[in-house]
Amino acid sequence: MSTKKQDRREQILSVASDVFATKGYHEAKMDDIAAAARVAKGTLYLYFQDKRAIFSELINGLAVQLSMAIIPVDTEADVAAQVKHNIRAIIGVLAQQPRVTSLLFDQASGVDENFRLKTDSFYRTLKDLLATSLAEGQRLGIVREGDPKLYASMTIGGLREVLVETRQKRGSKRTREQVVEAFFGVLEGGYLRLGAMRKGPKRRVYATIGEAPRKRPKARSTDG
Amino acid sequence: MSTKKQDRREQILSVASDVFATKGYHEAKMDDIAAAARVAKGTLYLYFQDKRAIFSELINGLAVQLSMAIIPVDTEADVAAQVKHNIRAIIGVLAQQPRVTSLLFDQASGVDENFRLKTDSFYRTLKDLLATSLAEGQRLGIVREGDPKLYASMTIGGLREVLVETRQKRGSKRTREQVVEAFFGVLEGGYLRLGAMRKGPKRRVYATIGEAPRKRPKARSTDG
DNA sequence: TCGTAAATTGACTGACGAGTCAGTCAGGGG
DNA sequence: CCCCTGACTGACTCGTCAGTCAATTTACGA
Repeated sequence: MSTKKQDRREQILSVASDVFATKGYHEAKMDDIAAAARVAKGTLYLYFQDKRAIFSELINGLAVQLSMAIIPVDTEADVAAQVKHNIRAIIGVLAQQPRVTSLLFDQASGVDENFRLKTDSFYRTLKDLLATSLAEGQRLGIVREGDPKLYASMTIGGLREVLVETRQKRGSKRTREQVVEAFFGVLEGGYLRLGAMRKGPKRRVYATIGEAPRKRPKARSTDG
Repeated sequence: MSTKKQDRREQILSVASDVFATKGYHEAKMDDIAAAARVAKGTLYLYFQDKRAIFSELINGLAVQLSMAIIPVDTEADVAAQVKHNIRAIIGVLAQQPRVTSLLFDQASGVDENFRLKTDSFYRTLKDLLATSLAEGQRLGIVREGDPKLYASMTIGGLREVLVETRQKRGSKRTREQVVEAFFGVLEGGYLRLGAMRKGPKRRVYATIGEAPRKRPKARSTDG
């Protein structure tokens, strides 16, 4: 009955998140998902409109959870605690479903035009929410002067990167709480303490990406 | 001669960056690029191995420029100035080619497995470079105690997001220098100034993405 | 046990798009 | 003026894959 169908649905979603996260949206074929779910391809279409719908449901579910986890900061109460709560909540939600998180972060904007817009608007919503709170905070004198949107971007971006990083190392030494504290600490006081001095070596590193060979064979080529 | 070929090559690259940035890698068809470059599809293959190679060259060029723009911080000299210089340099490079920047940030990891790895390793290189400098800074007492990798992630991520944001608004009110100063300011002192208090409203916003309809028609469906 | 509905299957189809290549065209040298 | 060369063209090929649906299996109430 309804429960069985629901189970199957969730099983497919779960498996799909795995396949999508491993191969990326475009390289994940419906046949791959079907195989991983130990089901025939046709079955997928009994539960979802199309490939996009599966992906969409995953991403969307996470987005909703994230939005709900965040509480707008009430400036009457303990601000620090609330900010920490939000950081903690976001980390908590994302840590629970690392695979879907990677979809949201790495894959979503590469799916198609439509998804890019959606993703952008999701981030924008988050940033606007934060920026508004920060502007409010500035009025109260508890947030540094300056463009609150820029602060919002820095914060969301910084958090995002930390989470991506964290997601990749399973046996992360950092406790979730340590991350929360460290992150909060930077928001509160930055990390540069210019004052002292001494000596130091130099380094220069060149980072490069993307010249690897592919599968399809031959092709003529020319160059100036 | 060589110059003509070189010109054509660059023309194609330039046009391609536009098409890729507008449509995303997978939705950008070789026919689109050819049309935009006012050239036949076959011509593209006279200058590049394949689609991937065009994209690769774009991304790679930017990555190299970025790497070269960054100077490892010399702790003997004026650290603040050097840090600012780096922020400025990164912003400068990316601001010069906003379209390619968006490819690196939004598209690259969605192209294929291989590109994802490359992109990851590029970011890792940047972060490692920064983290190393920060660790050095900690030894000198000019960087707050705590996991330097986490600080590095926050910084790179924050910068990235600010740049993405900036890239989107053409008529950005923020001067480049203002962004540099603001960013540096946060690194130096954070933005939260918890102390004062007063009143404030509340808000709650739900952000959602990805349920939009697609082109392909029909399909059976079911739900529990 | 049988009959019906629901669930599942997987071979098939149709679209699509990257890459090819036989042929055209432009220009410049003789 | 004609031919040669090399840039350029674009119709075509061919593999791929999302989505379909007739056939089959399973579930279950009578």
